[in-house]
Amino acid sequence: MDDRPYIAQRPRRADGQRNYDAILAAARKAFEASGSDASLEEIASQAGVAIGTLYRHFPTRAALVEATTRDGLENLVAQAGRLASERDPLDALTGWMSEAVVHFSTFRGLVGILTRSMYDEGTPSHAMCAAMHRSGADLLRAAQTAGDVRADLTPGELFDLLSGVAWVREQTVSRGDASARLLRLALEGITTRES
Amino acid sequence: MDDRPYIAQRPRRADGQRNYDAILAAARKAFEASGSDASLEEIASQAGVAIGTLYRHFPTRAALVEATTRDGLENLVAQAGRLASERDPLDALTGWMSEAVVHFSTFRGLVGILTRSMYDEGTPSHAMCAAMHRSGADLLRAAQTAGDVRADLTPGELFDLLSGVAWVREQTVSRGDASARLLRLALEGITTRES
DNA sequence: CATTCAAACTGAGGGTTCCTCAGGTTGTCA
DNA sequence: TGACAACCTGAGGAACCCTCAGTTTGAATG
Repeated sequence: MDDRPYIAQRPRRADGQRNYDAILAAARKAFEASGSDASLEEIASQAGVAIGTLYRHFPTRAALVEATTRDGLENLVAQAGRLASERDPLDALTGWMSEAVVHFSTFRGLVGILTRSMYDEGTPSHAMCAAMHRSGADLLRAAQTAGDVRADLTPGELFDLLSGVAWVREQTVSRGDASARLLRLALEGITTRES
Repeated sequence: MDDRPYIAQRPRRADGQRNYDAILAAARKAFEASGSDASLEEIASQAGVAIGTLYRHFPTRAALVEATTRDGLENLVAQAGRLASERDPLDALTGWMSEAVVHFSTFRGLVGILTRSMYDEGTPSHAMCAAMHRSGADLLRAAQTAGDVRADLTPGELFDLLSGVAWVREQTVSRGDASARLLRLALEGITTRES
């Protein structure tokens, strides 16, 4: 019995499930509008639920953020596999990086939470972040083996780069998004040959 | 009378001045310890002053942040002139950039405030940010004229780069500062020749 | 159905921080 | 030694956080 695979225990009762979903939807909207520090009481109210119910489903703000972004990040990990098999190593890496930047900056404050999770086990997003780390590292290693990316770049540095660019995007996305250009610049510092 | 040059009106009365300084010192300590969102009431209390007094001198949190960082940033602008006359253009630019990164990440949250100020007149730090922008742009132009930096890089992009690196430093400075390496990578994407 | 009870929900309430403002204090100038 | 502008104080309303005692309800069971 109870064979959930360690990943998530969603509510079982019908009303619980309904509320869980409503809260999640409200949270998505709120985070997108006001960043990761949107008011939780406002979210609960928008979901038509008392504040206690929100806390029942998501004991901490980080848990709620994790839930709202899980799908996107899962998708990102899946993309890594797809790209690796469909494109040449450098293309796969750069394509994945630009997707990663977009996902990391879904709303204001997310990159910060993700980078903290990356190194802090015990945070809700840690598992997902570790998975992403592996995906990125794989793509990086392939591109390095192919001789397209400098051999001395570590996965950690790759993520520093990604999160830096994502943070800039987070800030600038309102006034003309400059992240694509920024990422291209970063890539030039990383690749071994000119395009 | 009252010939202050538009830059700052410091309190005139002796007790006012004393409190102003005490608040500033407490704020520096608090920001460094807890980031830019440290409790203002705690700062006031540490300065031995009522909360109203803090608000009298610094009507907004941004104003307080600006005051605590003004010296450092003024110094940064001064450095730009010095470097420009003492070193070759590329050296001057790279040297200045690494100093800028350090200043931008004096405490958690600062880069965000500065980038917002950069484009939002009406914020307390805007004047200082604009001055920095000019300094950086001058150094950049010189390096570009010398053929050391790609000609298509705009000052705006330079600052995106700087703030991205500074943000990463802000996050990682506790567990081994990786910003020097990151900045070097960024520079390789920017310069026209290998070192 | 009726019963049962764990799961789920509610919202009052104590704590923190923000910021304002009416009223009291004090430095300074004449 | 006034006189007054500058300065200071801290109570208090508002927003948000999070907890928990008490209540409701979905669904399993007889």
